[in-house]
Amino acid sequence: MTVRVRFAPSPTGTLHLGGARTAIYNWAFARRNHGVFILRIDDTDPERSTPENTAQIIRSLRWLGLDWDEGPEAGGNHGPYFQTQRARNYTAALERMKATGHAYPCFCSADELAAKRDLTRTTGATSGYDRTCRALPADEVARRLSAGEPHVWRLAVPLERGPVGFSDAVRGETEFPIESIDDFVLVRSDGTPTYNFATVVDDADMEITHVIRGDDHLANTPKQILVFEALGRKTPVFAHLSMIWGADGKKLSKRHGATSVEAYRDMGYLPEALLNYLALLGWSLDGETTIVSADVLTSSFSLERISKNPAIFDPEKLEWMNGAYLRGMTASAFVDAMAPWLIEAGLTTGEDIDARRPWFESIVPLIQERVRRLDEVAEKVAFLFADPVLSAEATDKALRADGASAALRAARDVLDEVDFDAASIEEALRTVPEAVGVKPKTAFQAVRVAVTGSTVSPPLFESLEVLGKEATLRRIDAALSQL
RNA sequence: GGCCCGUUCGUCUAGCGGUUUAGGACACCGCCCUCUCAAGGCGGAGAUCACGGGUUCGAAUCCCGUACGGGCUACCA
Repeated sequence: MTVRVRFAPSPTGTLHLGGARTAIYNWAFARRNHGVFILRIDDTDPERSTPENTAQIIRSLRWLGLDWDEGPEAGGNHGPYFQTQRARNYTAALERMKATGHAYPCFCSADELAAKRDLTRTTGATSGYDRTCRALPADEVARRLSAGEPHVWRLAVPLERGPVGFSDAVRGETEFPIESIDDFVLVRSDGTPTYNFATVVDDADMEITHVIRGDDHLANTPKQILVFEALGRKTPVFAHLSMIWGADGKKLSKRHGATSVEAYRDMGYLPEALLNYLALLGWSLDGETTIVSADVLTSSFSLERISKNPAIFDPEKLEWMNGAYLRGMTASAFVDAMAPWLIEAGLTTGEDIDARRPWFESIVPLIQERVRRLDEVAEKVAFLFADPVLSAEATDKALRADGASAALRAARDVLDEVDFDAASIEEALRTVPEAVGVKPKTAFQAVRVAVTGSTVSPPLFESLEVLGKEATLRRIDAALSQL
């Protein structure tokens, strides 16, 4: 049997971290089992669903490196892949359930229902709706229906069935008393399906074999199993993922900082790193390995190694991981990754990068080990693009130190004479401290500040090589003239 | 209120009855490397496995209860 899984976001907002992790697990599970990964848009909430959100979700998924075999932009023979376009499937399913007595019309008003709810809650009863309309005589039902009286369609929970149990792939055996399951609404008075109905109809029609989704649906599962059964369809395997929390142990939300995938992209995170981090937030390869590539994930992912407890999102570990991925990139890939950030900062243009590609690749070793996010790059390499303005602090600290100006003058003289490669530059500058009688640090920091404008910079000798002799001497002269 | 789920270092986790003085990673501390900052190497501190009962020769691992946290209980998803 071919594994068929789906990620079914409702386009009521951006793709957030929790949704992304669910998508990743579904995708990895499908790939690992040579199955089919389906993207379905659950847009049954007309109030909050928008095409913009759908587009944004798709963009985020693609950015993360996920691909789907069926769904928007991919096609497939189980479509359409938007719930709002599958109305006839829900109608057909409801007809089937009416015919078999698994669904019945309910004419209760919203006020009546609210009153009943309050009552059942105070009496400690377990089921929500009291099933008043389920007991209506057939002729009365027929009369009110033909009179056009507003009504919803409810599931007739088979009380005689006994407890609804299932073996969750993550949580194990789980069982719900049949009395605790409500005769919930399948189809609203306006004819549209509710989530618990539409999802089952679609999962059945799309022949979904494994439903991997958020923990918030665990209690919905017995309801959905009842619908699968009423429809005469095989129930899929369920796997419920626990939530992702913020540092305070509360559901991740804006209060904890960025929650959308695109926000992380915009903060300079690599998709590979976010994918890796999210994958490990609730799943482990072996308990030892922390760097897990997409390839490893899609060849090793298993439901058994998903953890049951909620995970707290740790931005610091994500940042560390992003740095690890950044360090692992080739110079060429790094240039591609940082290009938008350099352009955005106004340091260069796309044309310039294309024209001087080797030079741009030569600056990569200067910064690759020093950044954890792409948004840190521009500030670190800015000195390569424009002469720095020396801050008062840096000047006082490095240029006005004892012996600094003499060292700087000496450095200028030796640099003028040398071939401008890092090794030669180092050899030349290493003679300065002794010649002038200062500590190496004093001499090097003076040059660093004169050339980069800061007491903190990439390695000095390599930086000078990349900068070039002309700019280096010009900056040293400028600094000397200020002393 | 009812039903259901969860609980191992600050955080993510390994562990699936004895191999455990509970392992790894992030963060933290120290040392080394060193032209600054990083990166890297080495070492350290950090978990009475929520608590209380059982079962067993033996429990973080199995069972029950309690506490705490969470989910569902909508004509939201």
